[in-house]
Amino acid sequence: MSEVAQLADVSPSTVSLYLRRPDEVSTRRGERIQSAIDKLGYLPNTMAGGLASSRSNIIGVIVPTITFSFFSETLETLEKSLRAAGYQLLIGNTEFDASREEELIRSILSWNPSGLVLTGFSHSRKSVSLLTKSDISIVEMWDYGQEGLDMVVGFSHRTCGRLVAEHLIRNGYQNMAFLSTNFHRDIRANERYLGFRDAVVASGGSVELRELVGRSNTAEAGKLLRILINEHPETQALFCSNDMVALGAMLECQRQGWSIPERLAIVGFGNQDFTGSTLPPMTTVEPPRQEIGNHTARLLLTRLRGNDSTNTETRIDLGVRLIVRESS
Amino acid sequence: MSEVAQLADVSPSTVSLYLRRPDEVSTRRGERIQSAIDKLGYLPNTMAGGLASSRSNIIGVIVPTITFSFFSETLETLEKSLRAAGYQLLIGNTEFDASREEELIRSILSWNPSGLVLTGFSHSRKSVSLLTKSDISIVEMWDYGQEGLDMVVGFSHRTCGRLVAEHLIRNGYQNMAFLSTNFHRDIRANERYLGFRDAVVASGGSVELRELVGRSNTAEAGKLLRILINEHPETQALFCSNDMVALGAMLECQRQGWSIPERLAIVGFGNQDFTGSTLPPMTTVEPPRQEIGNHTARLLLTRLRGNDSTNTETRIDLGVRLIVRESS
DNA sequence: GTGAAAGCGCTAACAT
DNA sequence: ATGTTAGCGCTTTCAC
Repeated sequence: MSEVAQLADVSPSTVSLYLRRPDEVSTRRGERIQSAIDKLGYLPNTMAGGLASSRSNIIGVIVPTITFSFFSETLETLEKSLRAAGYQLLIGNTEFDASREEELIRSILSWNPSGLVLTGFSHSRKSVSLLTKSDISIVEMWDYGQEGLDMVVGFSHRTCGRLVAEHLIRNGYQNMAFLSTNFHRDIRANERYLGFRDAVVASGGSVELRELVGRSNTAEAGKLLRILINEHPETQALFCSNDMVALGAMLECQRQGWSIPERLAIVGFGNQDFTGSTLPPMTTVEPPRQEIGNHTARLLLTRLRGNDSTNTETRIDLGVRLIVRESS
Repeated sequence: MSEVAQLADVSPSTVSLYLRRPDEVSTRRGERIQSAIDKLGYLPNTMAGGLASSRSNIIGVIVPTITFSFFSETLETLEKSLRAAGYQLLIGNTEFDASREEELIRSILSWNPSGLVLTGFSHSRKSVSLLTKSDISIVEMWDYGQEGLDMVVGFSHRTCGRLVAEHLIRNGYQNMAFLSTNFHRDIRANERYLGFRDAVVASGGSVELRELVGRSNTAEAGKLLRILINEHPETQALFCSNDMVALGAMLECQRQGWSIPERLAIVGFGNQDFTGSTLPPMTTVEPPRQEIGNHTARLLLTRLRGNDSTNTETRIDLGVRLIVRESS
């Protein structure tokens, strides 16, 4: 920067000012500075800037995994909005391991971020104390219904499970099953199960639970379904923890010659691209993947800009949409 | 840090030393410092550290999108290895927009990163000049066959296309088609097409090209396939730019009653989880998603640790595996 | 093994 | 509108 200043024949602080608020520098010097920047190929040092201003343009985001299309789509919209506002995302993934979250929070906090986005409400005691002490803006996303640390953007997974149950009950199904990946670690899949089960049981029906443990979800979904139907031939409807599992189940039905939805109704979760093209088209739940990203960015930006007037809205329930097609 | 020093009754520089190389501090003081850190909940300021040492533990990664399972799996393995070595990833996505890459490079370079990972060989002139000037370690991944800026980890998409062509030719197919998403922007899908077409044409066959342009890949794959078969009923085999497109094509064949592979052979790309469960199981290409991440991390770490002895290996062709199942 | 001192590249008062 | 000055919170010589 001092090189730029020298070449443009101004003081370093004028260069700094020009970089941050160009219109507060006279046109003549502004042009000189700009041409010096271009000539030298100068790139400002973000760390030095962050240190000096004791703020950073960093926003941390912690998700269970970036390989699920749910989260990667949320991340992509989030990053788009925040980058446009000049922020840099620091992404960490826990791989559904609660103990890793604390480590990631620590690592992100050491960057002195302006904000932090977490997935869900479940955090270790230590994490919570780190966060409350650090006093930064926090959004917990992809869930809704608990008090939360600060701001919340998501939907209730229990309600989602209940919605699916009510739909199936309405269509006359009674004996149901829930097929899940990652059941013991994915709290939100768990919640969907609970909402589903409670509603089904309340209506006099039954719910069998099966968890996938292998590596290939689609293949194992088929295998587990075969076993399930063998043990519980009375099963009439199946709610899956995601669309890939549901696809596996549908393909298995085809192999077995079980008609959908007559022999077995199937409902997915995710409304992934392919669900409209399966045979038959799949009934599924659409979570607000992109909306979560957009609203999270909006809440964060509002807070960081310090518009206290709009600061009252801090909890957003985006709900889910049940996409009824022909598989149920 | 000075607070910690005060509480532990040592100098700040001893605390700093303890944090970086604990064994060079006496046990007694080390313990005092650690307890002071715990008591105060002290977190080091990474930016200050980076500024003072004029190095950073940052490694930038630029991918077209994080929503493709290809890239997100590579990212996940890459981040795992690099985080374990103490590095922080800064992820940017271009959304297949070449002009955004330059902006991202600029933004990442301003963090003074230790290394940078790019996807493919195609960069603007300005980007290249920024990179060569910055003199950091660079890995271009997910492609192979060009000289590259520094290190290269990937595979040849042209060879991949040729492999698929040879497999189909061997099985007696002559009239083929290539169905692609994002064809005009995804250089690597383009290369696969070229490798495929050249081999097919060289053997006396023909290749029709169709590009998906809508939002739903699976649905549009079906639609385009229907039109294609109507216009070119002689088509015997189809190579798709990814597994989702291939799934859409397979589902369309089912709807139309076209048997696979008798009426139409289908080959995907990606070897996604579900491809083993389709009806029939899908022939597809397995790109080395995770291996790319691992080797990229390895090369980068070797370079950053300055082991000049092992520094000779800078170009790795990981190849692809053709997974022959029953759809071809 | 430990501490004092200088400085990393900026920003933020403040004075002009 | 511009320049001077004093840090931001660390790391890194270099003495001791």
